[in-house]
Amino acid sequence: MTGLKIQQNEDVHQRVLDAQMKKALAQREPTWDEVWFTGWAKPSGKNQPGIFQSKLSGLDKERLHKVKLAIESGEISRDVESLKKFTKAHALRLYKVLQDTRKHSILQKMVDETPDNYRFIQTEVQLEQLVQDLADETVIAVDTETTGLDVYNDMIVGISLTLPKADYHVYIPVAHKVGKQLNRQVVLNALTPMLSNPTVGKVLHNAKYDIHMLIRHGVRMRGLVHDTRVAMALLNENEPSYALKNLATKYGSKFGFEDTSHTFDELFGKTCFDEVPLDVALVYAAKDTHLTWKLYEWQQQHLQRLGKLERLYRELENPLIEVCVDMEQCGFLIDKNYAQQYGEELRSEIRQLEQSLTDHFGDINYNSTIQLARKLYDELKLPEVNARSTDVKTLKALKDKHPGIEYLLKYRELTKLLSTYVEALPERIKPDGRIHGSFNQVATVTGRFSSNEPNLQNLPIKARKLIIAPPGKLLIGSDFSQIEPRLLAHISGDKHLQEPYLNGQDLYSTLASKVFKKPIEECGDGSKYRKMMKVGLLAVMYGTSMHTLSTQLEITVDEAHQFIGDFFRTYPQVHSFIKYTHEFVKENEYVETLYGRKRRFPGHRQKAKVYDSLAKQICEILGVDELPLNVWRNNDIPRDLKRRFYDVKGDVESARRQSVNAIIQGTAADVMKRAMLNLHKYCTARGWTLCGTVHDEALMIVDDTVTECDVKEIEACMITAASLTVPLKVDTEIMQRWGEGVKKGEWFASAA
DNA sequence: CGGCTGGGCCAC
DNA sequence: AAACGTGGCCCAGCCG
Repeated sequence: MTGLKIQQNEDVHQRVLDAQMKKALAQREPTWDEVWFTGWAKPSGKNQPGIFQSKLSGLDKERLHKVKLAIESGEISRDVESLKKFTKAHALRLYKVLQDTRKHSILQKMVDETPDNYRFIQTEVQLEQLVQDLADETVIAVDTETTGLDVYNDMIVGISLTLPKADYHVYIPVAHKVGKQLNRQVVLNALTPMLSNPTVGKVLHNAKYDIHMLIRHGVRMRGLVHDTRVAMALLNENEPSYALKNLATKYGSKFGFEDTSHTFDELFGKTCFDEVPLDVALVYAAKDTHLTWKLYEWQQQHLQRLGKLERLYRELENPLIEVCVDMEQCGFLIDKNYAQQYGEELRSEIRQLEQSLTDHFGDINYNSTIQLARKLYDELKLPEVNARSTDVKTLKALKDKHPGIEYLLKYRELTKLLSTYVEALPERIKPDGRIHGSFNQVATVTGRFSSNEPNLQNLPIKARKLIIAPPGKLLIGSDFSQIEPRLLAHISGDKHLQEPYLNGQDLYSTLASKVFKKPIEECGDGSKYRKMMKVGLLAVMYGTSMHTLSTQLEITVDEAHQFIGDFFRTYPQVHSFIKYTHEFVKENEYVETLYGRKRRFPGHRQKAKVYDSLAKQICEILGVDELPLNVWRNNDIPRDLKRRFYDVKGDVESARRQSVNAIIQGTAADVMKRAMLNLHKYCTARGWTLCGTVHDEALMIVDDTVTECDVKEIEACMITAASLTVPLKVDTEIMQRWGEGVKKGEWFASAA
């Protein structure tokens, strides 16, 4: 009876999907390449020294040499004042030399072609006029030039502004080594009312960086209306470079910049911007805001055209930029003593392991896969189970073959922990005693956050323990429970998958009971069926091959195939959703999340058509409906057909897996980002701080007086971030040390 | 020496 | 032939 019912549901669902598909196709948007996919920007000359730097490098050496000679010959004395005089005089001479030698260079061309409406602000009078003109503007473009990229150590060298109504672009040098300029504080004082005024809209490229920089100089910028870097990531998540000048070179012709725009690296390499002569600085820096403004106008058109993306940008990504800034400013406190002590323990344990390893394998570098493979496979003749690989999986398989392997595995584990985390984290401590990793909201194709310098999203539990709450504070970690399966249940509309969530049952137990047709008692926590189901559901969402699934579950490939088949028969709408997604991406070359974030697959349609037609031919030859598991080994299929099929197989199947995954993972990312906006608002109002995210988890620093009721409100911020057909669930841990969390129930029980 | 790549491995 | 999605960091080894 149930089988028949499911069958009927599937048919109904299929008809709905067919209708949706027809509708989608009828009104489908032109795909990316049809509209404006004009090829890749070439980040050329990336590892070259920069036009400016190459001219300076020789002179720099010369300067050092001359200073040395002058000191040795007694021409100047060793005191600071004389040295300063000498180098300043030399800097001026250097500048003149530079002016002579770059006559035919790109820099000279840039300077010669400086547009009339690029202006310096070098005097009090000019600054006063600028402030007056700014009063008439409603939205402006802003950019800062700095001594480097470290927002906690480097300094602002100059500020660029674009005034769209007055139609001019300014560069305000404030800390160049040579040239007429105003004092930085004078300039900031004059601009602060405008910068901190939220009703004056600001447009920037990578605003997070400039906001941090201004914070460093005591100014909190408000009124961010558009970030061309973030918006570009929504408009093309596949863009190979988001450097402003690379975007200008690639898309500039759409908004009036026909020439090649050179990036900072290309022009200046590692030269500090305060050494760049003012005439070059003007044309480079003013062009920054000029380009940003033009890019903004052009992006606006496209965001309007793609309505959903405009909303996603305005409601989610743009406000999230400030959240990100606050998160990074907060940072994490490291327990230095713990790190020191733990480091010592690890080093001593590693030294002992090295001794044992030397006894077993002789004096080689155990971090070198090349030396290790030579030792294991050439000298010791261990069986090559996995093509001379030396990864953990292979080593575990070889464990019985050689007594040294277990030491090697332990060595791997400990050196990874020591070098990547325990030693690396304390080195990141900034002047304020904390580590400020950065969180990037637009670094992934699916919309997830990424983190770097250091990556705070991949700390193992043992390394998380280095991070502690500041005195009088507590760390709170709230994570969405099973958000991806819940989203699969919502998006696929599969009533059977939704059921356990609606009835408050355990998902994996229920699933296992149905798919394996076992009584629920046999599928409880810790049962093998529940464990298998957990892996199996992930496999369905990620599109795992039968081969991989079979090794993961330690079953045969046929059993894995049977398992997935049973799963799809039990949850037919999940199957329909996946098939529908594959069809959709084949026609449209993109998929989108619940909130309209897109993942595009340029060029997929053609390959998918080839794939489908070849697959059909193969099926016809074999007289079957479904592609067999191993086409390659089947000798009934002509070699040429097989070859052509395998030419596109990898790309097409990969894009299909990515498309399904992008919808689930991307929607989860959207929900988390919405939750973060809620949490940031809530925490800020209480004087607390949202300080990080690990994909489905939010981290906060709160007062140690936090109550059970506060925690409920925090969870509500997250749960209400999306309204789905299944409820969202949040689990919260409270901790003094990350990685030593206590569930909220236990925490408040023991507190009372 | 700095930059790059591939192998390996940490997280969700 | 390839085998599961999204990231970033460390190390060895190579190159200019």
